[in-house]
Amino acid sequence: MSKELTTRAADYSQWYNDLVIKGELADYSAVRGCMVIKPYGYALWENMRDVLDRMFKETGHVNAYFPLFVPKSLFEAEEKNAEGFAKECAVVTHYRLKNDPNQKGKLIVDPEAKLEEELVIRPTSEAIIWNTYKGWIQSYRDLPILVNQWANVVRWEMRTRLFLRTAEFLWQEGHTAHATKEEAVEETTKMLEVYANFVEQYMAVPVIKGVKTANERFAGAEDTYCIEALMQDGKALQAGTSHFLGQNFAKAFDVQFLNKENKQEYVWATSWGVSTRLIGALIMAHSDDQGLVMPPRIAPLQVVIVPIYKGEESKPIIDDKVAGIVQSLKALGISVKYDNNDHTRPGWKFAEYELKGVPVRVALGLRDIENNVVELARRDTKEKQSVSIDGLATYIQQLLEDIQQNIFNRALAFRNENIREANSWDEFVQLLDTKAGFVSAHWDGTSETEDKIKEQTKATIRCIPLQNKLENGACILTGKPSIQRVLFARAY
RNA sequence: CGGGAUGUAGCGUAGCCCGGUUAUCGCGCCUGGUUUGGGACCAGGAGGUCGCAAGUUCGAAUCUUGCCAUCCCGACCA
Repeated sequence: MSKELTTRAADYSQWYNDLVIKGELADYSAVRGCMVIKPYGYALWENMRDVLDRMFKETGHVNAYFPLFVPKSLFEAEEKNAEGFAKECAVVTHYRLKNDPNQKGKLIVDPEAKLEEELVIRPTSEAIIWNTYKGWIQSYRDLPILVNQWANVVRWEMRTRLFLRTAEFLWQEGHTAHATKEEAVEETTKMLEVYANFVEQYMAVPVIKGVKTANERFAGAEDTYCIEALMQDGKALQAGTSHFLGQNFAKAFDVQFLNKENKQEYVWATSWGVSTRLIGALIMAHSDDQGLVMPPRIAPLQVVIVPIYKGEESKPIIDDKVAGIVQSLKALGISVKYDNNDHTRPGWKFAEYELKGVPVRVALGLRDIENNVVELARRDTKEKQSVSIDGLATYIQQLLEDIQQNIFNRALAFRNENIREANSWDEFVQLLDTKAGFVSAHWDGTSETEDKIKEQTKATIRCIPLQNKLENGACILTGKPSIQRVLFARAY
């Protein structure tokens, strides 16, 4: 199999597609805008999902499952939310097919089987969930409700890209209900922290936590908190969002509770989600021209062992030595594959596992066994070293941690180098055009100005960073007074 | 959805302008053998609705129309 990769410099988009497809994470499907997530890619998602799921449970959440279909009348109940998603909804209108009387072997939609009410395929589940919560909540004693759902959603996007924007994608969506505004706001920021911790500590992608401006806010939210990451091409990527929904959905679905003072009040809500898009972030944050670079903590495979045979008689000797190494790695909870497939030679395997981003490669032949060593190669730096077989598993365990740290530090350094302050319009435009990355600048706080800046530069306000330092200044476009800088960037 | 490009075996391609026997080449794949420290070699072999559909024609990969898909640039978006 010829697996030449496009380089980042030659064509960044093509490089990304090559990694996804040749790295066997996903493939195009027969359905427009939808992808097949292949076993290697799905194993990565499972690892991400498992860690997140554990973090959600540690913060008191439980999982549930709600229907894929949302009756149109429920969907339209929260006006802003409905409006925001209306343009990208897939809708089920019929429930039956029948044989085409004019063409043998063909099916047509049975016009007799039109649904009384159309069903919207969920682009997000607030509507169906809040309609359900109405029946769950009577008293303050029923609150809070801390539910998460792992699901697929459909958003009929005009232009799709593997993992970054597909018509159907996998995600989790948390939907919580609270008795007070304070508690709901606290939940919103708590989950933002969970996301930031996950993305930084497990995916090794540094993020900036912030709040969205009104323009970029989730449809139906009072406030949208987000984590923003920077990709190697200098574009920003929204990696996760946590929304404070106020009482909007409670009012739309009439969800009230009786408080301690025996008074009816509307419930306060949050929702938060991350999706398979995170895989796109991971790819673009760490990978290089040789292929993917998987962060050890969530890598589908952490260690691969490649034997270097010399004649038939060497095989049992090497296989036997490797068996012990595999056992000691597994005992430490390290995932390992011994690739003694004899159809491909070592050089081919080296390239293949580099493409797939396996963090550590172990190679050994008779020469090494005589010296009681193996050759260790780390994916992040491509450095090779000879390491003693005694204590190898422990050494690799530490090496995996080093790699995890190293790729995070590398991404962090890149991110920090690419946040620049602009103090004039000319400087602002020049930075966007020549440097990419985030530009920190003053803004007068109005949607009109934000729109104009977007129109002229294609840059949007990614977020107003949390714990932003206050600083008097003048808006980059209008010169009106501003109390803080916000982060602009061109984004995915 | 608007503009541009592309579509020939799993992948990359020649042929198309100027229609004419059995659609070119490389990689990969299968069988056997030799091999194995950075994408091995020899011999033999399999694999094609030329993106799909209609039309023009004695005859279409090639000409015409429609559709589909992918990529790039916009608008929209997690």
